[in-house]
Amino acid sequence: MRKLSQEFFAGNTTTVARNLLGKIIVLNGCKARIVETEAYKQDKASHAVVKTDRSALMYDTYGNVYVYLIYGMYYCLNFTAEKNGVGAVLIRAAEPLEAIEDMKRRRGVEDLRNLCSGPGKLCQAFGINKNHNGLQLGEEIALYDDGFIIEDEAIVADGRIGIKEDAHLPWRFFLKNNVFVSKGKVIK
DNA sequence: TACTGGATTCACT
DNA sequence: GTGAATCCAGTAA
Repeated sequence: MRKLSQEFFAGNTTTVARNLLGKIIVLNGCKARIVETEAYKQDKASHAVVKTDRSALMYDTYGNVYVYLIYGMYYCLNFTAEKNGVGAVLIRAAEPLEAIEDMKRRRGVEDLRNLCSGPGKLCQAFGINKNHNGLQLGEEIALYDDGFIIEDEAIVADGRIGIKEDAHLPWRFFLKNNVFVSKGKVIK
């Protein structure tokens, strides 16, 4: 398994988001494969639209962990991107691989499909909080490429990228036989 | 200093 | 399908 370096995040945010699919994230002894990401560039929907104390990470770094609290209840895990620009990639969903019992305990659920099938869920399963904000890759958190090939990916909304297995199923995406189903939208 | 609303999730109907 | 939970960054004054 090859460990990803900071340079992995140096390029275009959308490209980084796509390349992150299938990669393995290791944190707090937990391991999972990323199956859905979302690219945030310097646009209206992004914190990066203006430089503030919070969004400064997206301006000043690439390959760093960017964690923030949403709705006062849930954390979202991002990685900053673009060496010569501004952006971040939100990790929206992952397939649990190791320390699944720990994830179940933190989440308070048994269903494997319900452990990491959302940005807030993923952070809860991994025990991610704002203390992880600003971490550099390789400190407590690491990403790996184990050679897994994405054969069928799809862009389902602006910058939102996942792995499509069956066009008749609603997203959220799934990998191999582990289904991550979400409400809403059908991919065609 | 006060107010507003959000890159979500879950329970309930 | 709908609404509540929850808190803090950003903004306006």
